[in-house]
Amino acid sequence: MSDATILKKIDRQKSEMSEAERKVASFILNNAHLVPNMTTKDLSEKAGASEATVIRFCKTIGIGSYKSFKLMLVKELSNTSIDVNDFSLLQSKDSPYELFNKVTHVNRGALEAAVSALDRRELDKAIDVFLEADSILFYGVGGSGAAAADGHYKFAKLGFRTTMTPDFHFMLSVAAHLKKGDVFVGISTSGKTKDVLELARFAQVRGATVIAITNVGKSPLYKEADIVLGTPMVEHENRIGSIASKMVQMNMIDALYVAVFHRIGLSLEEPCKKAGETADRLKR
Amino acid sequence: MSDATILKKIDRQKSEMSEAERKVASFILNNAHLVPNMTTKDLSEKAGASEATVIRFCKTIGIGSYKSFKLMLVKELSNTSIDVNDFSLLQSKDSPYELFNKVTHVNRGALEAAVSALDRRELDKAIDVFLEADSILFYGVGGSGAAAADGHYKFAKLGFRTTMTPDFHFMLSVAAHLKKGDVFVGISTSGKTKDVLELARFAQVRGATVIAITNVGKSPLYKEADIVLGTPMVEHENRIGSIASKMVQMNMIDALYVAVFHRIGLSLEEPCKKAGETADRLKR
DNA sequence: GGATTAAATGAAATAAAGTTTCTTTTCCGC
DNA sequence: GCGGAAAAGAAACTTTATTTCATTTAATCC
Repeated sequence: MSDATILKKIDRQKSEMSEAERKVASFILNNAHLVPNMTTKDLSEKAGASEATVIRFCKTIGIGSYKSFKLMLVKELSNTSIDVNDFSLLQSKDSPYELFNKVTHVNRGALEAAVSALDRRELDKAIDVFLEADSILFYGVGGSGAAAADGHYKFAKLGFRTTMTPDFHFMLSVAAHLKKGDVFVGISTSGKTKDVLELARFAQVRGATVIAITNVGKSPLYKEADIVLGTPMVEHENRIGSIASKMVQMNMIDALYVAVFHRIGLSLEEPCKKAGETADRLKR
Repeated sequence: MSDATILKKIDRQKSEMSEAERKVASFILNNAHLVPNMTTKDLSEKAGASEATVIRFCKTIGIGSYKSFKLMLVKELSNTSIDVNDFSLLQSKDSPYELFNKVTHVNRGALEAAVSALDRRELDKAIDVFLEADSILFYGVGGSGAAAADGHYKFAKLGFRTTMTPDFHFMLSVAAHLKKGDVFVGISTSGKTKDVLELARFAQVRGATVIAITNVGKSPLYKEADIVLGTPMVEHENRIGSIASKMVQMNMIDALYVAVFHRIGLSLEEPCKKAGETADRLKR
């Protein structure tokens, strides 16, 4: 049932693409099975565009690199892949259980796509920055607030000085004290949320490093941040809002946490163990 | 286990390979899902062999190039399911990117397992109860706080009277006003968290329906709740704490939200649409 | 038992592919 | 027509895959 997720997406987005990108899209739609064995050069020649356009095309459809795009395409063509955009959700007379399965399916698909959206070098940079950070601000509102709060929680557990509240004005006050070496993590699916953007800019002016967790592609936050941790573009039923994007954001926070933990882990073990005994006793 | 043709082939040929190639084979067999995102360099380092050996390995198993090998592997892997307990996480010299992949993989696996942990009748019951609920309390602490907060947020969006704060004493005060027909949603992975258990019991005494989102199995919460939405037991690196359990909890909240939305959806559309215009304008 | 050859391996060189940057072009609003 | 923004390609650059070559290891034969 769920064949052709990326292809579908390409078809849908095609009309909004620039001319050169649309040429690439057309070729792919007509010759999908050939693409996994083609290089950017091949594809650019066949489509009648430049190699750079091929790369741009990938970002436009929300995938981090041409390589990732090929991987996803192969998965899809081998035809059991998950349809991230399979939001036929709210349609018919679905039972709760069926809905549960669909939701789970969509969330799984989003995580699958998450790997393709991330640039490993950006991640490396992010971890380095975290390790040097004196204090960290997480900020996200609405659906992205959950990920921000989770980041706050997790990094606090690691011993960082970290702050997060959904209150814009409060955050503004805190951000005013940011300095070089500090980190501001802005989380926004679309990258267009005004509050997040403004705070990010402010943090940047103050000299802090801005890390964005946002969709690959035409996200303003994507362009302005110092370091971008890309999330895949997941279509959403506009009546529900995107439920899957929260998953990939949380997943990113998990990864940041694990990676940072991994690097400072040893030095943490002792104090943690000692605290652990007391903590266990206090835990209710 | 699914019939993995290349992997099987590798396993079969392994005994006849040279030492270095066998190392490569072993790594691939143990970490197949990571390989498509690895370069020859990555793989050679992880396997403890040279890049040249990786290429030779591909030829040995009868595949012309490393790239082709990866393509075939992806095709094959897209048909196999994930091992939830594959927590080879935090192994020595993992790069952030590798950790990201592993984390993502584990989270995906957890979601995959989530389907089998849930009893559909319990879910049906839960939805019915929500639809009749006068007010809803969500409660979870620590890692489970995120899911509780998300439930709070989502059901508020649906127009429910809902409350959630991690403050036990505050919740106690609120729970004192619960009555028959109200709902208390307790979230705890282990089901042993004292605060959650006590609050759940209190809510039950007050006549509210207690819904638990907790691990299937030896969870006290599981036994005492009126309705249990089971989550799968996911092994966790005890040094990290379970990161995946949060995912399945959130997924459950998503499903509840979508299912409830689905049932009351039509009646909501009008007010939502009207509010939507104003809301869009206000959104920053 | 030492010389000889073949197989196995990794280091380094090379080739190919992917990505970024910079410049040019095109188009739009003034 | 001019200034600025968006789009596109050419070229520079980086990364990745592959080949070549030198070294090691182990077995084989006088």
